[in-house]
Amino acid sequence: MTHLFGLADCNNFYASCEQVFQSDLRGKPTVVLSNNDGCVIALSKEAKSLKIPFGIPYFKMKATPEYRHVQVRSANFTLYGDMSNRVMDTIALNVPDTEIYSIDECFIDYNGVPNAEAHAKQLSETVRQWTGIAICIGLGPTKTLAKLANRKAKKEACGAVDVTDMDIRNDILKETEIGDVWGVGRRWKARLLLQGINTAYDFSRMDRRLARDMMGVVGLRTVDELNGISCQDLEFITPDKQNLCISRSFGDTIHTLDGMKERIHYFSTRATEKLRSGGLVASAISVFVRGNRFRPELPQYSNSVTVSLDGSTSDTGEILNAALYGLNKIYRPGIPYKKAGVLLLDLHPKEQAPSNLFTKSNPQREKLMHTMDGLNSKFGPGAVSYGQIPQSRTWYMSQKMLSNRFTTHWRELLVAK
DNA sequence: TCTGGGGTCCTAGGACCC
DNA sequence: TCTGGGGTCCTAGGACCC
Repeated sequence: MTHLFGLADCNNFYASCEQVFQSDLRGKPTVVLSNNDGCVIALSKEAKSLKIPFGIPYFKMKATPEYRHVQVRSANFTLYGDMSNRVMDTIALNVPDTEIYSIDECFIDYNGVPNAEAHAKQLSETVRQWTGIAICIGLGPTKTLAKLANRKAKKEACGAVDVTDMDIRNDILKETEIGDVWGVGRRWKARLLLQGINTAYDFSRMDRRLARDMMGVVGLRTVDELNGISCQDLEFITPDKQNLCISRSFGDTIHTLDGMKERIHYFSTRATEKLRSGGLVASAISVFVRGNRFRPELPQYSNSVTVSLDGSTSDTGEILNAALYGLNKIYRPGIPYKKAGVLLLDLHPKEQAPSNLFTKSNPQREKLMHTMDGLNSKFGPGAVSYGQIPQSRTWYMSQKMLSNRFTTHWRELLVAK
């Protein structure tokens, strides 16, 4: 049976979110910066046409005269998350089923939908009207081909493209560079080019055994998918998360154990909140620290350690102790630290967590955690915290150009005049 | 002065077992 | 000339994604 997959993808998502709520940004080149206002992670179409490179450090962009009039915003993930929900809800209302793939993309089950391409075009229009966000939809018999069709739709700015038809498909395969195929990153691109494989079409014609030998089952799957053989179904049930990571580069540099403790304390606390909000427990935690890899003249050091927890837990106190124990193990004096983080590992839903002798339930502590989570979500992260708290969070992020949280905080809602 | 954060999957190789 | 031969589990590292 042949399938029909759709892939809906928001155009320039973060930049579009900023432009939707700030009319003065519309039509102007606009970029969004990463945490700490470090580098450019999203560009509006006007910014793209100025050829601002994705990922350029902000200080470099600022120093470039041609970019001086570019509008700049700090990443506002609260806003983007909320807009994402609106877009996804709108799509889900109009199609049989969806699989949310990332903050700005979802796969669509288009099996059995008559005139799917026309339907998809109409859907992209509906999303634009309801949310203000422009999307494009690609359609094809596999996820990889739907991705390919989506690129084409974006390029043509036409709402939707279907590559089910073989002639249309082959044309698009031939005009798609190998590095633009979903699943082919920088490394494989280089190796495939050496083999004389320059386009998606060349890749689809590649010998299956060679693909398997060179790139493993993942590469083989991609070749098959380019040929219309579906190897990846829609996943309607989100698989349980296995790891959870909170990490940051610092706005400043840390030289002391106390300074690092402060940050690890913060990361662990945020991580356990996330853990509990997903109804999960962890059985181990990794802590990592790193110097400044962009300054090779400074002493370099990078290390990590994994600490087992006593059974599976989501208790902030236990996880915090393990994290600080780990930090003590790997901390070396004399290093200017620039980045650190924690990973919670081996996650399971609380009910089905593997239990052992150490597993214990303590309703009072659970209630305490619940209360703290509530206060922190209401008043902002770190409003109440566990144990001795770091004095300030000014180090946490520099976000000098943050827009308002137009959709989720009533003090910042837009006022109609 | 200033360079993101959060994930997944696969594979190779070592430790250990019988 | 070399040499056991399977299994399992774990970890590190490489590749990719947005």
